[in-house]
Amino acid sequence: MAMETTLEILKALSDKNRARVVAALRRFDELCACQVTEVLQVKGATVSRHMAILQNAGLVESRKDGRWVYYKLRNPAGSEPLFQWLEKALAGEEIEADFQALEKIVAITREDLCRMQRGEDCCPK
Amino acid sequence: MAMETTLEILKALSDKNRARVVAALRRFDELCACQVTEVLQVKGATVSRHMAILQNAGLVESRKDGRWVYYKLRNPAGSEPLFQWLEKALAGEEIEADFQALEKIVAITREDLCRMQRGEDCCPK
DNA sequence: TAGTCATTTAGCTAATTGTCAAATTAAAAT
DNA sequence: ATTTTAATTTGACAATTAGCTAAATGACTA
Repeated sequence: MAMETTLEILKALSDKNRARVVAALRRFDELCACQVTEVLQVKGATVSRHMAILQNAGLVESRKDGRWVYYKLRNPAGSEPLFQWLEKALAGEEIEADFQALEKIVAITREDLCRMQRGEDCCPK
Repeated sequence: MAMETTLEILKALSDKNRARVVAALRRFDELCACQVTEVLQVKGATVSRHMAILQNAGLVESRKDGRWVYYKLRNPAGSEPLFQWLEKALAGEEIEADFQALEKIVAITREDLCRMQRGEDCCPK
């Protein structure tokens, strides 16, 4: 692997939000942009940029389905040891909290999630 | 391991010069600041900063001997898989060139090396 | 003790990065 | 077709970072 590629991978993983996304994708296999937005609690534009960085580093691939974009991990050759180390190293309360939040997030439909994100109420009183 | 620590390690490794130092230290066990300066071809102040970052990340430890400072790797718990991945991922012409340069660098005494670095001639004509 | 020298620290500039707001694109729904 | 909506791109801004020079520190040496 070229040195630049290696450095790009390390740089991609060295941001807190991106590390959280990678941890989330290892547990939840595939997530759409709006779900990532919900876990990280940052603007969609920010998510988009972070995902682009992860994709450029070859760590993530995306799939478009209708108006949603789904992301999943893409194991570059020989990267499994790195991911395993990362998973162990990241394990802790913060990631556990993300996982719990994600359990709820994936439990509701994309439609409802997106409605919530733009401030509407799911269950009008 | 705390998430911050993990991110600090990744960030420390994601710089080209610091990655080169780590690769060098895996092969050459212990190097002094002036030897690192010579391989990287940057100013001593810059080396000092990079080494401080590696030390803060817990990846390197230093030992002072007289006016020289020696650095060596310090395997934080569970970091061996990371180092192994890094070593494989970095392998290539650039690192190989560093190793060849280092063979020559470690072959001469620190005194001669430092003399060379401040522009004096080793072998007066 | 005074001088020399390797390393570190401080102050600076230029480049990079993370975030958001606004504009744009692409897909759905009416 | 027109409007709405999810996602991306672009531009702006603050914060961080790598590198330099110059000055300070700490340690040998004459």
